[in-house]
Amino acid sequence: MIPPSVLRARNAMVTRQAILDCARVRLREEGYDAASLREIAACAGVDAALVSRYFGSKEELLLEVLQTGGPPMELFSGPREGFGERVADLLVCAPPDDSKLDCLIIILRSLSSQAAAEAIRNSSRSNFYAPLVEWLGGPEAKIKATMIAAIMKGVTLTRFMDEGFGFSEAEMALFRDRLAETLQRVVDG
Amino acid sequence: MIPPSVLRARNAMVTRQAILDCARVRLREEGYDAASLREIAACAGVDAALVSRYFGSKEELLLEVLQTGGPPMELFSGPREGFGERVADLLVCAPPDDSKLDCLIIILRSLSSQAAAEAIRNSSRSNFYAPLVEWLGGPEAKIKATMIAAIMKGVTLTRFMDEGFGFSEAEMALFRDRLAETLQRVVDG
DNA sequence: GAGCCAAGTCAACGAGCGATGACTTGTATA
DNA sequence: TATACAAGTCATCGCTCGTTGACTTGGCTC
Repeated sequence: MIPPSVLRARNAMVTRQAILDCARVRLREEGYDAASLREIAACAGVDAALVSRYFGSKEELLLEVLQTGGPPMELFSGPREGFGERVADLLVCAPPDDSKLDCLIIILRSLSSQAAAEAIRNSSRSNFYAPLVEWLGGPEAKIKATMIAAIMKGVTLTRFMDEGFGFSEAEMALFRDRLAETLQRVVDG
Repeated sequence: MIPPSVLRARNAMVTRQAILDCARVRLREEGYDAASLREIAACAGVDAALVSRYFGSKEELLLEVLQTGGPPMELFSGPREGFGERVADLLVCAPPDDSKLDCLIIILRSLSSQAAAEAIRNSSRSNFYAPLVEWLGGPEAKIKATMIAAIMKGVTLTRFMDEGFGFSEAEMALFRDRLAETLQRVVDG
């Protein structure tokens, strides 16, 4: 698109970060298979060969995006009361490009990719499931964590794959409240 | 793989159905983008060109699979009591290749495909959301249907993308019960 | 048994993909 | 200012995909 020299000096670190940022956006919007290296490179204003050079392979690029673009960990560290509210608010009301959602959306949009399957599974496990189990604690932690993660995935999937819920503002608020209640009930047992 | 003449006479209707069956399996296992026409054709014992010939295009093949392979409609027609139990039992305990899950799994595995996006959205809407809204009725039908559909998708996604829940038999039963309660509470408001 | 027409195959197309290695360009240092 | 080396580009490889049109094959009819 635009020659990189116009936008930035020849600085490997800066360019690398630009590629990483573009990769996160493209992966979030299109998923692993559909987001091509050429497209990511064009978005960052470099040649596709440079992406392979810096990150080794497309899969390693994905891994780095998933590692650096952290998930909403703070959700799983606060007090138990208000958990449902916090999560529901993020999933339903946060702006679509909120970086806290990046990791989750990339995972959902890349589900069908065989090439990325292992990376996606690992990220899902280490970024969501494991911290959630630890935060919950108790005998039914695994069951509760699975339920909460499933609901979070399902709601996010509905929001971003169907391009919004198709709700009025009032319905949106009501849905958020119902979701908050449902999640909180799972947490509280 | 195997020349079709060995398996069946030259019968267009039979061959067509064989392709349709194989397409359903491959689409369920791999999603729209990853399931190639060559692979589907090989599974049915014919040449890939025949698939294009019979169905026009890959997308039309998907449409026919989604239309003929019905979703678990009966879930949305029974009495309200026991709804949670019925759904939870299907999603958690049904064998992985239960045809009642085909449509849902194909949708989930094809989410990231741009080519199939519209077909997937339409199928999701007409096969799940719309009948669910109608079955629920009442003022909060849309909110409830969205919540239930989201939970169903999330649980199915967790089960089939992560290759099972990773539960013991006891945990599985407990998870099914908790899921049934959660769903029933949404239905009952 | 001959011939016709549908059923099915085969070869090839154009496009897009990730990756590679040789090449060019800019910049910091001497 | 000359030069060395990193930063970035370019051409190209091999592969797979969906689709197309010309071809071959087999079964039913007369």
